[in-house]
Amino acid sequence: MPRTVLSPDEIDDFRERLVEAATGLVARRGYEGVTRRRLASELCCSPMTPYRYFSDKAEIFAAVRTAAYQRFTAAQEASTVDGLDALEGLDALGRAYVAFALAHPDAYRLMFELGQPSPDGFPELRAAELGSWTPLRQAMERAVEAGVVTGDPELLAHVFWAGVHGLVSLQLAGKLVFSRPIEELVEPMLRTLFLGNRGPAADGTAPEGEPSEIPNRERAT
Amino acid sequence: MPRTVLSPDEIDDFRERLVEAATGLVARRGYEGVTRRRLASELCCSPMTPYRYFSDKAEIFAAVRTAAYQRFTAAQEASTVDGLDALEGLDALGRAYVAFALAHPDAYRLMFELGQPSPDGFPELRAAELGSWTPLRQAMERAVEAGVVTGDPELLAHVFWAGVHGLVSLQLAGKLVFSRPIEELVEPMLRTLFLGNRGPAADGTAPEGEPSEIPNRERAT
DNA sequence: CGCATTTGTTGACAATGTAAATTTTACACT
DNA sequence: AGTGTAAAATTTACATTGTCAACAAATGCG
Repeated sequence: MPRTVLSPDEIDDFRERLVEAATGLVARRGYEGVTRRRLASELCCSPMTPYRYFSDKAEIFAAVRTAAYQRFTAAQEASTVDGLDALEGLDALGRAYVAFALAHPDAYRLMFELGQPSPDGFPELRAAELGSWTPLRQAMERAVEAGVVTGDPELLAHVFWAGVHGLVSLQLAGKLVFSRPIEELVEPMLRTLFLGNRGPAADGTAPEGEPSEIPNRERAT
Repeated sequence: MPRTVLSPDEIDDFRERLVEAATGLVARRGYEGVTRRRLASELCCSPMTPYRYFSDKAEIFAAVRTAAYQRFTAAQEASTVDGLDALEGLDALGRAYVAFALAHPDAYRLMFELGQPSPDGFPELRAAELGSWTPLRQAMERAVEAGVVTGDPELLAHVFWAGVHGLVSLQLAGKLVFSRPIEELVEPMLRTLFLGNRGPAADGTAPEGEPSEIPNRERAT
């Protein structure tokens, strides 16, 4: 029988401080700069101590990413202020999304970088990941109900998501060659997403009578 | 005076083989799996030999990325078949973009991953990067001239780019929770991009007839 | 108090990128 | 041909990483 066991509080406390330190290190020295030994020196403990609380580095990063998702989710939810109609809410959400990503590029990278290890085996991470996605889905369901956009909410949410994510992803990767600040891209992107999904019955502007000149191949390979 | 010097052809040959091997390694063992020693064993040379041809690992990856951009550019240009009008051309380009990204996820990651080292100091890489961007810009200029979309071509190209990039980026990162195959997202995305920019002004100026219910704040923080 | 069990530390190991030293190779000149 | 010198390639060495195993310290029940 165990004679001495760390209380859950102590464990959580240490894990939290470690995640905090790791997050700071990522922001300060980049993803590659997070070293177990550096981490230990920040926490004033020996390099192997974190192994008592995390089985390996993957688990550490899983915790860091989980925290990032939670903060991201909170930032999105904070954008939902009262008095906004469905369209304004969606717009505010999109801007909050972009603002968070630009303000915390490293956190965003941790969350959405291609090639991050999959959350398999980390249920908390998986849950946080899904959680960060629900504000948009909810806002989209509301928007569809209100009739400001038309279509399958799940599909629409993905399209919106991809739009804003693509923007910040390219920006953070330094790929944009746009001559003006990125804010002047966010506006057109959101406008595009709204106008492009207003749907046929929204206000009669784009009636079905016009089967759209949009290419509609499906059999083209 | 040098008694023996590698001919430029020999140098290029070796560099090419090395880039080839590195590309294969990235595809096979992932980005982190590219090791100088593994590279050497694939090339049947000693681990330090590549240092004669590349000053460090960053330069190796710069070459790998340059090659990837060139292939990507070629794939996009190949989508421009004759007999397509401006809209069809843009559509075909978008599909070619997605197809390439999905077919070569590692190459795409190398090109567009957030946090890849910047191309500073690698003019060839920078040029290849810019080159991969011109097919879209040209197609967009053509589309604007043809009147199928309206607005500043540079801005429109960025919006389109972000749209498709966002889609493949999320897909490759395994973030999509869409219940159906991604192809069923590409179609709506392209349709959204087209429909959302058909209007008389997508550059911030509100369309005349319809004062647009789209939120148009600018001073909101 | 005694001592088993937990907690934390130290040392060691393999693999990595890189630098310096060293060996091998091949051409130019006598 | 023979040789010397500079280029090309290899070998050796080192610092840093993540991880494992053995070790020391502390702690609370009997």
